Amino acid sequence: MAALPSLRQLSYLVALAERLNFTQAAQDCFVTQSTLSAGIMELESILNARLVERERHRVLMTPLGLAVTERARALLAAAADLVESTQDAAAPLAGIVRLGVIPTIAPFLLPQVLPDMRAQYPALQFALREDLTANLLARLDKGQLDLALIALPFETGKMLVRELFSEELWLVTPPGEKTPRRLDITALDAERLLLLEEGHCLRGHTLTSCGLAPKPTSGFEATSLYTLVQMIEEGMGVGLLPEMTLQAGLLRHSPLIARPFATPAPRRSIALVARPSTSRREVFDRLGDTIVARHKQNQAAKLPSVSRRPRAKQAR
Amino acid sequence: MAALPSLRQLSYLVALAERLNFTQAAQDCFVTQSTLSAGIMELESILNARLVERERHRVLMTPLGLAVTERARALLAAAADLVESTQDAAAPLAGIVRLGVIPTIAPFLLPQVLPDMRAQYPALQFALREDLTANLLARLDKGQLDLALIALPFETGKMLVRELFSEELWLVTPPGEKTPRRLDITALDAERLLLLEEGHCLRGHTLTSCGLAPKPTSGFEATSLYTLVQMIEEGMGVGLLPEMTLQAGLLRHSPLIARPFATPAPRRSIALVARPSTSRREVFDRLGDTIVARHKQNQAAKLPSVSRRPRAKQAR
DNA sequence: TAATATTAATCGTTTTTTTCGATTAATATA
DNA sequence: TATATTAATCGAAAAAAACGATTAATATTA
Repeated sequence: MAALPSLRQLSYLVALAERLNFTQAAQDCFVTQSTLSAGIMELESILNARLVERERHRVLMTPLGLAVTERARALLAAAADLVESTQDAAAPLAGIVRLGVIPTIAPFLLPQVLPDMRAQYPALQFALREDLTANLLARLDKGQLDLALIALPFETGKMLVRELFSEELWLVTPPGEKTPRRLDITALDAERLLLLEEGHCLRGHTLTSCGLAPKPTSGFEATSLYTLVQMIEEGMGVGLLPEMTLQAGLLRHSPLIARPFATPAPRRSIALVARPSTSRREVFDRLGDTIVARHKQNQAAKLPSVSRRPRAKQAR
Repeated sequence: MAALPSLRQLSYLVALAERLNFTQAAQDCFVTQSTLSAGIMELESILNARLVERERHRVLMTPLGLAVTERARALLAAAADLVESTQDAAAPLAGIVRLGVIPTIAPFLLPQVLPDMRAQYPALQFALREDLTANLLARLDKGQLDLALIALPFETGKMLVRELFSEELWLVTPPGEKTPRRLDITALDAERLLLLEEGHCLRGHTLTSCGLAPKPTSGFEATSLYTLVQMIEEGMGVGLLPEMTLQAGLLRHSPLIARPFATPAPRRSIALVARPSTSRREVFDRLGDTIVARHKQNQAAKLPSVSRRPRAKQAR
């Protein structure tokens, strides 16, 4: 294979074509005349072509030299543009971030958090993927995602994990349901407990909270929290819903009743995950900060003057 | 201004993106791992961006790294293409040659010579310019032409000149014109001599042949040999025409008579001119050879068995 | 669990490349 | 005729690139 010319040599040629004078072109390139002269000669040797006609007191570009100069200009411009646009895109809080979020978080947290992020870091764009935790972690590991927003506990291996906040799971029942004044998670009727289908971490969290072992598919499972709510409305049983879903209005148009459990209430943690070697460390930190800040605002807005346990009936 | 990355560094990145392994990528590039590693690091430093995520036993390209890799590939391909296409175009007998020809040669010689050249050097293309000698030489000097085909004598300065052949100027008269058996150039009636307008070298050659000094414009001059012929047909006088124009059939459909002069006959030389530093030296030589060869063929075809002076009446 | 293998970074040295500075030869200009 | 200008040349110096050995961390294997 023939050797490639260097960009430096090409820049020498461009300078020479502009000045038609080795000495002046060399000055433009901040090198000596002998350096530029040698560079042009090597370029001609690499291209195996005469690019300039040298007369003793004059330099002419050959037609081929002019053509090469044009292409050299284009190459140099492309290289410069590569540098510039890369530097722009490499700003720590700019460009596209591929964020994965589990289905029991995405619809309830993102509508709040993404506008916050957009306001703070307008150069940042999020490419979203909604999927089960295991799939998100696999994609994260393969480098197909930059960040993932999941619920703990979950085995995260060697990932970089930041636990952002934890939230309670509340009991959601049909309106007429008779429940004790003091709701105890351990006293829950496991038979009537409705679950998400397998793979959703909330299914596992719910089972663990009730002291139950992982269950195989029963065939009567919800594919999302929306269908879970509908199943409860149908009277098929009761369910546990994370606080954030209630705050986000999951029961807004529903007659269902949501009540917190007595301490110790079942909880799940919300965590942001990335590879330890991620190139998006700044976004990892900022997004975490933003989610935490939003969560605190939400907590503060939750009628701080009223002691809500165990009298609270429904979120907001 | 930010420094540009080198093509070498970009090729390292491309190799790394293909292998996702520094050691193997280095082998592909025929350098050691440490060299490639340093190259990638310097590239990242120049671009001020993380291009790869390094894990201890795995390498991942960042999204930006992939984007840069794509553009690096394009840049490298463009550079390689520049080399290749330049090498092709730089073949000594290929590409476009800008050839200038004076008007008293072009229509008579080129129809023969250009097909010859095309047959011998099909990769060669001629961009033709028909103009007066002085203009051609000026353009040649400025590098706007590669070669020029002119008639001597003419002051050519420091140009590279190859005299190809010389030819006689014949007397052209109306059919009834009474002329001596032995045509002597010195005996020509200067009053009746028709000329091309100023600037045409043939005007000067004609005047010199007749021992006349350069004349200012009379107002009754031909703008081309075609109009000169027409003026002679009109009975306005007589003219001197180069052999090649007669051989090319300038008088084919004309009743005019062309006769050679007695020795020493008036002549002009046909010459090929280029800058001494021309990048088209090979074409200069080949085109000269081809014109000479064609001229010899034409001479040989001129009824070699018949002694033609002074009995010859008209060319062919 | 320990031993081995793999991998990229690091660092000092060597090699190669680039650049410089001075000179030369040729030519234009004064 | 003398001076100035110009690009090539050449040896020396400087800079850059590449190497090779080592290290540290982490998989993989025994």
